[in-house]
Amino acid sequence: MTTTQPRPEEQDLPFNVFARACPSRSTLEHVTGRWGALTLGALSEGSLRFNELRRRVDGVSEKMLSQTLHALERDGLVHREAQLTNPPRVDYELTPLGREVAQRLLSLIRCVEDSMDTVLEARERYDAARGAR
Amino acid sequence: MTTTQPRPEEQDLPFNVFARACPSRSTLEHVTGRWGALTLGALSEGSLRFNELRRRVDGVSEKMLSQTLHALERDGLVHREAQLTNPPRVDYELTPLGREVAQRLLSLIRCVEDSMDTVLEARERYDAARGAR
DNA sequence: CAGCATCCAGCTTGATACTG
DNA sequence: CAGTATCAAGCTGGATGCTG
Repeated sequence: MTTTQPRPEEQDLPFNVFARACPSRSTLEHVTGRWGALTLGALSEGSLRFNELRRRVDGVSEKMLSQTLHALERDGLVHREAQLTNPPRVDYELTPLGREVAQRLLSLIRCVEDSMDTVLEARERYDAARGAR
Repeated sequence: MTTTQPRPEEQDLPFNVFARACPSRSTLEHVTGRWGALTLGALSEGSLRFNELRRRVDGVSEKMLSQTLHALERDGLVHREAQLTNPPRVDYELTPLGREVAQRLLSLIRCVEDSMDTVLEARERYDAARGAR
């Protein structure tokens, strides 16, 4: 007997973000959420401690960072390394999977950053065309 | 005198998502937001009408889709083509910039989808370790 | 079909205070 | 330092009804 391969190309993936109930949607949200994206971006350059992260991700509150890190850790994208010293020291770093995800995310982020001149022009045109009416 | 180049490598980009006030942050949010990401993903395969989009992006409300499309159009990522017929017909399609962004976004989405087995395992481990305590 | 305007429940978020 | 707990406020987003 042969293995059951639905279609050689564009096979039905088991996980599909476009479906409401698919768990991949929540992971994507953790990754792309306001703080998730910036946290992964910051960690992509190396491991950081809690308050280092807080300073890097401008505007994040203690609570949100904590919450974000928990979600990313739970999804296996971030590894938490705690030293039971006094004062305590906790380092956060990307897992191998986290690095893969972060790399693609950074590619997107850089693409957006590099496009901002165009975006800003588009916004002006849009607003001008609207304000006129 | 020479031109003022801060550093040859890793120059200070004019736009930086990590800074609270940078406009690139809002664009990134439009792109990666729950509905923004799925809308760009859906449009990456070709132009779609309003209600086609609504069906593709499972779970999006009329209001949210409308709002999302406006934001993406304003940022110059989506082009809106309206035909003044009766009944009206409006097609949405990606701009060249939108296609660049969508491509990177899709790369991220596929990466997440393909990683879901690992993610789900990580979640189980995390929950097990927590539930025990 | 392709939307816009309004209302409002509830989730998200930020501020503050406290713990180990 | 590295968080957790709590609470008020505001924004998000869904439902509904209406327009061209």
